[in-house]
Amino acid sequence: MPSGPRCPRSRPRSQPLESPVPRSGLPLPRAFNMPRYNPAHIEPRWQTYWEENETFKAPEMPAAEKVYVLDMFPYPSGEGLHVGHPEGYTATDIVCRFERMRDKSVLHPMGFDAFGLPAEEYAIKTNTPPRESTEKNIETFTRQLKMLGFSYDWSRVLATTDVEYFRWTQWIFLVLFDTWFDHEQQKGRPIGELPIPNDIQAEGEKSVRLYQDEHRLAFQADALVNWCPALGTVLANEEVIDGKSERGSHPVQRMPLRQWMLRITEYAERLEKELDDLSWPEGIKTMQREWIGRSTGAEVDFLIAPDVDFEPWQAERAKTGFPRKPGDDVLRVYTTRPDTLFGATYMVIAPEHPFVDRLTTDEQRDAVKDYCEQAAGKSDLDRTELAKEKTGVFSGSYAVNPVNGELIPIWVADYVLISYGTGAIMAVPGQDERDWEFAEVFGLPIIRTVQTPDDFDGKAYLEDGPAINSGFLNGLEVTEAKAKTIDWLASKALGQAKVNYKLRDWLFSRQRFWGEPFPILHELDESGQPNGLLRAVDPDDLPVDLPYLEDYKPHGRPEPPLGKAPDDWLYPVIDGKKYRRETNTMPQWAGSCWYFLRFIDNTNSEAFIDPEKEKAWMPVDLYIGGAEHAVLHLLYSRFWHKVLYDRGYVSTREPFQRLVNQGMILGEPQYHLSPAAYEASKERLSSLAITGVEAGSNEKATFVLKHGDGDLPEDRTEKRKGQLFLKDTDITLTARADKMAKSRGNVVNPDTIVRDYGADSLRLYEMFMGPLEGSMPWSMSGVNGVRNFLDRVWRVIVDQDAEALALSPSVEDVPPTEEQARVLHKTIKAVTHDIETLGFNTAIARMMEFVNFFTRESTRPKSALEQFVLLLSPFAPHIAEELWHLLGNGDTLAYEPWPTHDPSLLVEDTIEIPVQVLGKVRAKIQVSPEISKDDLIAAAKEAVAEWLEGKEIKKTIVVPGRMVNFVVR
RNA sequence: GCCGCCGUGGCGGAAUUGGCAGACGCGCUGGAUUUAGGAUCCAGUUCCUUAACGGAGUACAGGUUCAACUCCUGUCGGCGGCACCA
Repeated sequence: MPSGPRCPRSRPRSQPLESPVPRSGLPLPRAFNMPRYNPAHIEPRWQTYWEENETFKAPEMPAAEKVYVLDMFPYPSGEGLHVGHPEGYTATDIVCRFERMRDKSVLHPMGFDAFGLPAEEYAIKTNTPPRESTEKNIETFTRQLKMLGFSYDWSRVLATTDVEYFRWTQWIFLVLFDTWFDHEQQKGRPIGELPIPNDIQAEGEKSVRLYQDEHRLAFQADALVNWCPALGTVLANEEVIDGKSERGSHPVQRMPLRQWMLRITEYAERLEKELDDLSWPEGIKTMQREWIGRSTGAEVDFLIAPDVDFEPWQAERAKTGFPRKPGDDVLRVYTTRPDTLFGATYMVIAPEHPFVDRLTTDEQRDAVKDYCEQAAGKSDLDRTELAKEKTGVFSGSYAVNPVNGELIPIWVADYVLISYGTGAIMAVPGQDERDWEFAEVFGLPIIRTVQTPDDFDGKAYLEDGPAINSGFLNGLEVTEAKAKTIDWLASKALGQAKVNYKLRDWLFSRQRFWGEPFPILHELDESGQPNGLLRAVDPDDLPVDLPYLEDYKPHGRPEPPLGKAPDDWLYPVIDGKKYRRETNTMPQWAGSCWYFLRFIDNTNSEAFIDPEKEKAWMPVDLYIGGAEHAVLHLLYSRFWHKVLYDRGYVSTREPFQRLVNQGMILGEPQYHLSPAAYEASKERLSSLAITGVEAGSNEKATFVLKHGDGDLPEDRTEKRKGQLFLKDTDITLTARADKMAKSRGNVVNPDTIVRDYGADSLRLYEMFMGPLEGSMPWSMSGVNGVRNFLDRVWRVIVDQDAEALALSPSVEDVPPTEEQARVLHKTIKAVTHDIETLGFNTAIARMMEFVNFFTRESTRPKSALEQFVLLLSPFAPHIAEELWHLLGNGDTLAYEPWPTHDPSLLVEDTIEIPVQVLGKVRAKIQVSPEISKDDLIAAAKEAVAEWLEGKEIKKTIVVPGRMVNFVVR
């Protein structure tokens, strides 16, 4: 039984067509009342039908095998839907319609990721609440999505900005706040189960609470934010380009501010390892792995000299063991190459390292101070990309290399990052390019500890080889030497094996208005100042709604705009205690971390999701979206999901079982000139009525050539000697398809396409233009091509010359001929297979072949056409419904059984076999598919007799049903 | 610099994963029908050469194989990501 609701008898009446709008050109007098294919007429009618009959409403619980198919939900921008959106949406829609017809219970929801900066910017500009513009945009998006005929269950729609939605986003934040990560169990656990050390316990309740706060997955820390004084606001990273604000190019300062962080690093190991079982593109998995950046090596403590002597210190250390946190007497480093310890000739600490002051000697103080100040003023960009030359300054102090007791100098340099490892390194110039460079600049000693090959003439040597100059390691290959060094260090309590990750904790707060408020209260002391203690809002008191603000203008301080909220919002009093609400808001990622869960149970007011429903529908079986979310969104939601899993709220470790990235749809190819070439030929161009529009930024800037209102047409260009020229000139052009952008004038609006060609054509075109995962240039004539196909589909069934809508006289209620049946069943087989593998472009090609064949048939069996219409329906649902109905069927076809092919009908009478001699096709023979191997060889020999004459057949290769090849001499 | 993906007609792209390269569509050419076509139907369309036969060809240069768009090595070009992560 189909799992969805069946549709009642109220099938749509096909009405006589009124004033069909000709696609283009002049009105057609005779065609005026002719039953032509008219999507503008049939598409809205079927959309209304589906909506009124709730055709695509998913059951609360799956009635059969479930399929959860999810699109990455869009940000409802003011621009409206982009033609890029429907690509993925059409792909998932095809899969869903297909699976429904295969009797699966399909969950296919849609929603809106509606918090975010553009709405807030708009609010600042117009001083209207962002909710207003957001809701308007959602309305537009909804209209556009419905216009494309997607089979979403609209009763499940949600927006991250819905108060009833972010109530549960806040609730999940409280789960994070209530969770600490137990390393032994590799699992998040309730904060109440966190073991409290005795000394903390002894200090009293406040200490215990602060200790807990330090261990929560959601915690506060001072982090750098992008403060732009000119704009008077804090900017998101993506609003900062090259150290300047995206808007207005004002300088941006990095300044520390109390921020909320999420301890995603605790889950680094699981986030990496549990990628293995997911059906995701390998490229995306690799990107996530690299982002997490796991590396293995060792932590090593270097005694800071000369306060104490090395020998006695080491003896003492061996007794007490390797401390969890290093003391002041040592400099702890992280290295992936412990085997090179004998080659460590100096050490480097980051300018922000807490020991900088202490290690700086008086003689060096001024130099070090200058250097650190300089480093602080540099942006990350300055410190990396632009800093080809290594810089640094000697601290004046030394440390002891634990393997040989030698004193090595400690330098301060910004090529060491405070945020990775321990913020300090042992420098091994012999085996590290950066250290080599630094050593060269400052004349520091270089010792090779890995034997270089004879032909090696480079600098640092990073490859494998036997250890040299390394005492007890000499002769060992890198891997063994690493292990032996770690053992040696561990036995003396000087170091230990260590795994490190590049992944940083997630800076989770934004100083913006249009985001989820944190459900956190800061306790105030008598003087009204925060006393450092936090209080979570009681889950029963959720949601914490956004307050009403008089205006959204920046107030000129880096603190969040919610600081301007009315006092009754900002200063709640609970049990006589006064609190101040947290005024940061959550980033846009928050809402998208769990929306797929809420779709399953979007009206639940008792819980964020019903556990039974969660078990029944999760995980998402197919998730399609753009590759731009390869890392962040997908990593963040996996992280949240694992926390919810650890805390027992969801049943799967991973949310998205199968992920597919759709490619980008580029604009139509346009003709470009480089800025220099454009300047040089500006006058000549204008005399030809050609103008250029600047597009792209900086080094990628080009001029897009325009003629009149549109792009430069192709016939104004010519190719000479393999180069493209502007016609009758020596101006060379380049043709290229670019990302759609307003500035290039190559944006295609879905509304226009639907108006001119129909939604079915748009859907079909986007699927036909190429493989889903590739990026492809738009082509209007391509759209016209698929529209043409749909016209042919229509005509193969409908009599276009009749006065009223009627079947073509060629359509008869007769059984198909053997050949017709074969064509049909081949099509069924191919289309089914192609949908399963998301090969939509080839599926459409097969259907075109079907139509080409049946167009030529003067008798077209109705049954075959019905089967075909079912095959077409996931791709072009409106025309399919209409034709299904015209063929005499009631109801929607949405739950008709998917056609299956009969293999016995695929067998051909004769097949063509190419016969090769020495790998070249010399003849083709017609044989029965059941021909014996010997007969086949005999027939093949005969066919290429002239090529075999006087030759000796050395070998005969027969691939049954495929080909024959004679190897001769 | 490092990692990943990709280079096939005039264009978008096919090729059962080593077995007839160019399916299907666009564009173009010719024909039929039509008062007309930017409609429809039919045929052709990788390149070179030809009356026919033939030859070359999947970025380039090699290799493995009876057989390579497909596998291997190197080079060039494009796209995306990361970028002092010790």
